[in-house]
Amino acid sequence: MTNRKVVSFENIKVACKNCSLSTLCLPMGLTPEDVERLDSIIKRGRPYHRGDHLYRGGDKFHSLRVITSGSVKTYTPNEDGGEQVLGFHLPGELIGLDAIQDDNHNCSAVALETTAVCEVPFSQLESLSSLMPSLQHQMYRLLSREIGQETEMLTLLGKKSAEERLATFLLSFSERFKQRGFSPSDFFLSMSRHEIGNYLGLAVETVSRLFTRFQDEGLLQVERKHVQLLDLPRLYDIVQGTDSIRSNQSRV
Amino acid sequence: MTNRKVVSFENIKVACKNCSLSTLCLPMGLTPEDVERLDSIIKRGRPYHRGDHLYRGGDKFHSLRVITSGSVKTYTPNEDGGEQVLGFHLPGELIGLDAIQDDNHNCSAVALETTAVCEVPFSQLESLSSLMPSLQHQMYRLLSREIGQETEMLTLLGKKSAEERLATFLLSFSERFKQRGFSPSDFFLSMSRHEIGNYLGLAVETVSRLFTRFQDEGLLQVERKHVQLLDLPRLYDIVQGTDSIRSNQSRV
DNA sequence: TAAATGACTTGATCCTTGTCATGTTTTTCA
DNA sequence: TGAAAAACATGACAAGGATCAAGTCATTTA
Repeated sequence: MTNRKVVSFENIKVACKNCSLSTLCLPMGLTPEDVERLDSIIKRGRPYHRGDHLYRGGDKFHSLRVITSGSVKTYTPNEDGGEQVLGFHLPGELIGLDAIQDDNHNCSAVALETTAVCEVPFSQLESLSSLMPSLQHQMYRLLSREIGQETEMLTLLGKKSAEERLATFLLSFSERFKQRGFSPSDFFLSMSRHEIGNYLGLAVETVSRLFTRFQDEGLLQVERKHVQLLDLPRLYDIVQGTDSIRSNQSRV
Repeated sequence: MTNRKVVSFENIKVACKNCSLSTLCLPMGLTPEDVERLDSIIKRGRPYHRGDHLYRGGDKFHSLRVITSGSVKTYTPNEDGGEQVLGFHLPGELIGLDAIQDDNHNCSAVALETTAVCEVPFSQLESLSSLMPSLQHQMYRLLSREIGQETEMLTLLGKKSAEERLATFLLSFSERFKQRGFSPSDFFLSMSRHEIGNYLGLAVETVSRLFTRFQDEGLLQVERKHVQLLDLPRLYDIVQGTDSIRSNQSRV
């Protein structure tokens, strides 16, 4: 089932070599010829709409996916029917890495808004990476980076207070938007308060109260999904738990 | 700096093909010849003693390490001087995967007791994996599995109560000991209460109280580091938050 | 356009778990 | 071997954040 014919114009438009996301998606080290070969196995499908699933837990795994526009939430159902949000993914980010282990998707991925993705058939990527040491190296680094990011999240959830969590969350988006050439201090969040809370291990009410409090303290301006960060340095202080005003004792 | 000559007897004794851990360490799919080639790049060093570091955060990365006996704690220092425990590792488990991303160790690893490891020079492993598709495949799966495991931990820290965390912790060891041919219900924990608490995002006192409570309720018998799990089914109930007695309302 | 539904906010209260304090036991090491 | 230092246990108390309840605002749908 190939989409290449159907969306050939799309293919040209978003070919890897012209893609503005290439520095994120192929972070360094591939020669133009390598990019060409990689490009040849990538499929671009029609965009997903808000609420559409890219895949669901239990689906057979065959492709990694790179978000090219929009945003995606990954989550797993947990025992008691609820869900655990695992991450929010922006253009240039790769999802599905956790599915390699057993050829099955262990989590679900859903579009938070209109979203386009590139699909990278994994078995072909694997074959190609055998032939291209630089691609293989890239893949190892990419997987390793994912591990490192999850580790950071562990620290966040294990030890940080509610406000440290929300500040970290906001600055993560700030940095990621900045990397992509957007404003680091004025952006829209595509997920609900409920999803933020779920992701950060907090109740919706706590998230809501924190937004209000941060606003009252002049740290940010928030209007529904529209966030403007007004005092980045202070937010960074909060993240490190060294904010002078609100906490003077160190955490364990 | 090779250790092969010095510890040649050790080499013979623990050669991969004879190693009882091979099913864990090389989970399937390698031919005997492949194992032979892999074996040829692996170094075995002298054992580490309790408190010795295998590596520290910031060290240059060159080798993955497989624990062959003993146990290891990985941790990162966090902002305020304390540490965040990232994991406890048993024989057959691989550590250092997070260091591939930038050729530096981002965390530290310390022996919790007398511990032996195999070192696998990563650049050689990488070259070898280019030549051996099955090894490459194995590596991808391994990295992916690590991601999956961290994801589970995220759910634990994000949503679970103190007792669910400790029960999960105990059952994780139960299962891992069982896999290694030891009793799943009678074992020694090599780490302190403090380290358990740090890992689970709980205060030492909470861990201590929970051990006492679990014992009072007949779930286990504990004497310092010696733990005997007396009611595995009930512990599994607790993990799933479905234990009928202690909690009847579902968690968010 | 109105009604209904869902998202968000805010307040009051409760509970789990962290913090502090103290005592006991074990381990370490001079 | 004995003293010092960890490790562990337990009680009292406090606080951060969850839960419950109610109301406002936005968005969807009839």
